Amino acid sequence: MRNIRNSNIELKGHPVTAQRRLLLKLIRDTRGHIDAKELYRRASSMDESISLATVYRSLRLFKELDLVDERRLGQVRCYYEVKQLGEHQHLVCKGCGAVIEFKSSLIHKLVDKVQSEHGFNVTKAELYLEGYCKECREEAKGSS
Amino acid sequence: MRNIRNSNIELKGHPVTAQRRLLLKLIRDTRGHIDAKELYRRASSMDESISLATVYRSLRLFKELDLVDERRLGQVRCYYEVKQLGEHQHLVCKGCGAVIEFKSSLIHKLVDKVQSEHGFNVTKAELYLEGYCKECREEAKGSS
DNA sequence: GTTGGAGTTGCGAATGTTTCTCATTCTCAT
DNA sequence: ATGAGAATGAGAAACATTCGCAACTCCAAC
Repeated sequence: MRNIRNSNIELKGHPVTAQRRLLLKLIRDTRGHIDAKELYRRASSMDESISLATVYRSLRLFKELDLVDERRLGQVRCYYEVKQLGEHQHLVCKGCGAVIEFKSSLIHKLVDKVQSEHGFNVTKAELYLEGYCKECREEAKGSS
Repeated sequence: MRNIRNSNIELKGHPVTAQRRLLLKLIRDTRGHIDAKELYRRASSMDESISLATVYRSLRLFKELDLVDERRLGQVRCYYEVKQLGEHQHLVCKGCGAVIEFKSSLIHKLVDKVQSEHGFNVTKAELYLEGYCKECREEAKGSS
């Protein structure tokens, strides 16, 4: 099951370019999230002529093709991660910046309820929790 | 119970300036959300010398004093609304842009669970749902 | 009521992220 | 191999937000 030549299936007819192949690989080699700037940095070290505009264009394409998910985690910028099978949500520590992923079946229940109550067809559900992890809480206690 | 002169309580010792008074009033007169640009537009019509920087600075202060809530609703920019007693979440229609607020007790349950399971102290919980409202769904059906 | 100094303001410049433009280059069905 | 259409790199532009600083305000203390 070789994968050196391109499948062209993933990109649904969009030309498979070296840049897109590289960017998709870099995203998939990342555990967790990556933002456009960091992706650009990593891509540059493999192909120093790649442009930041291409990174953004590719991310938009991947998003449209449902290959990656885009999330805003606290800051202004966006973060990307490979599309996963199950939905999951994010818990961000304001102290150390750690991002923890978790799943909860309650989300489904909630979405179902909202759909029926408001006649909505919900296509995206993002729960963002922010706070302080155990370590950062203890640190704060100690220093104050 | 007159309120013409300033209480100075709300702003917790921060000087009460004409700009801050105006901006807070405008936010409170708004039903739902407003972004910095629109707030600036409305403020300008009352005080044409007010600066956009002041709008941003005031919003940051109000946020720190817990007078307003800041949310990102789909777009890049932030939206502000007066701090409300009960938490509520947002449901945005991708078709017409309508923003619907709703409450759900399931959120609390979910947050409690996450707190105990991950040893986190959760200080903020935002649920963002996106989809299509009944009207937009029917429109789409008709046109395709 | 005046005063002084900390805090605030307006302005324009700066930042940071994301998008656009356009000439050049690449991909892939034929 | 070829050509039409799509993608790319580079820099400019667009957008929201923040910064730096001189001038101005607020308000506690007199």
